[in-house]
Amino acid sequence: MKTDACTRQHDVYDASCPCRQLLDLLANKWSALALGALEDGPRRFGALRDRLDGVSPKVLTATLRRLEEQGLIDRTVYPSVPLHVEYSLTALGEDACAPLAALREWAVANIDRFPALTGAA
Amino acid sequence: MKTDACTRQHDVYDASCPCRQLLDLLANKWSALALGALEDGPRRFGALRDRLDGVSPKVLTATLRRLEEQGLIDRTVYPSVPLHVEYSLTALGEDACAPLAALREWAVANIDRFPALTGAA
DNA sequence: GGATCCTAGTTCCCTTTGGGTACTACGATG
DNA sequence: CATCGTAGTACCCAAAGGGAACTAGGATCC
Repeated sequence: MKTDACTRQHDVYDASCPCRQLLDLLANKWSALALGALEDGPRRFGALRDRLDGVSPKVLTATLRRLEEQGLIDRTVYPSVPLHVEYSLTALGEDACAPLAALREWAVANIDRFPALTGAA
Repeated sequence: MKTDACTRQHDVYDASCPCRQLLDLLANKWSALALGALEDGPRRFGALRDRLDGVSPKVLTATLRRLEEQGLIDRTVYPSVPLHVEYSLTALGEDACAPLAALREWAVANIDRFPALTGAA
C-alpha cells in the first residue's frame, strides 16, 4: 500500500523509500570497512587510512563525511599540534556494525567457495 | 603475517586479498537487493527489474552477470517464444543471502533513527 | 503479408563516483 | 627559515551508474 514516498511501512525494494538510501549507504565497501575499523575504539584519520588498505584520502574523507552526516560516527577535532581528528562510532553506528560485521565475516569464511576470485586450483 | 597477496589467512582489510573483492561484490545495493529478490524462488529478468524498483536494465544485467560469474546465481534460458530467462540462487547464493537479509532488515528496522534520511520532524 | 507485441537485453551518451598524486594549512621543532 | 607531521583539499582522469531508445525474433492480430 505504498502511497507516494513510502510513508506507511518501509521497504528497501521501493526506490523512493528512505531506507533504500540507507541501504545504499551501508551496502558499500568503504562504509562497511570504516565502521568495522572503529568497532574497537576511536581512530584517527591516518590510522583509518592505514587500516583501510588501498583507500585514497579523498574517498576516505567522503566516506567518513557521509557516515557522520547520517549520525553513524562522530568526528572530534583535537586542536593540538599537529592537529588531530578522532573518529568514533555513535550508538547508532555501533548498532549498524552487527550486520556489517556479519557480512565481512561471511566473506572471509566463504572466500574459498569462490574459485574465480581465489584464482582457483 | 601477510606475505604477498594474502596467502595464509584472509582479511577484508587487506586490499590484495580476494575476500576484499568478494566484499566489494556483496556490499553493493543492487547485489543485496537482487539476491534478496531471488530468496523465495527463481525469477525472470522482467520480474527482477520490476522488483528492484529504479534499476535500469543495463545495471541489472551487469549486476546479474557479476553474480553469475561468481557462482551466486544461475541463469537459465528457456527458448520459448517470447524467449524467457530465469535467474535462481545457487547453494552459495542462498548462503550469502543470510548476511545480506540481515543488512536489509536492519535498514528497514532502524530507518527511523536517521532523521536526515526520513526528512525528520 | 504487414503491423504490433512480448521478452531480454544492448547501445549511446551523460553524470556521478571512485581513484591517484600532488598540494595546502598550521604550528612545532631543529 | 626550512622541515616535519596531520588532516585533509584540488586537480585530473578512469570507471561505474543511470536514462532512454533501440535491437532481435518469433507470435499474434487484422
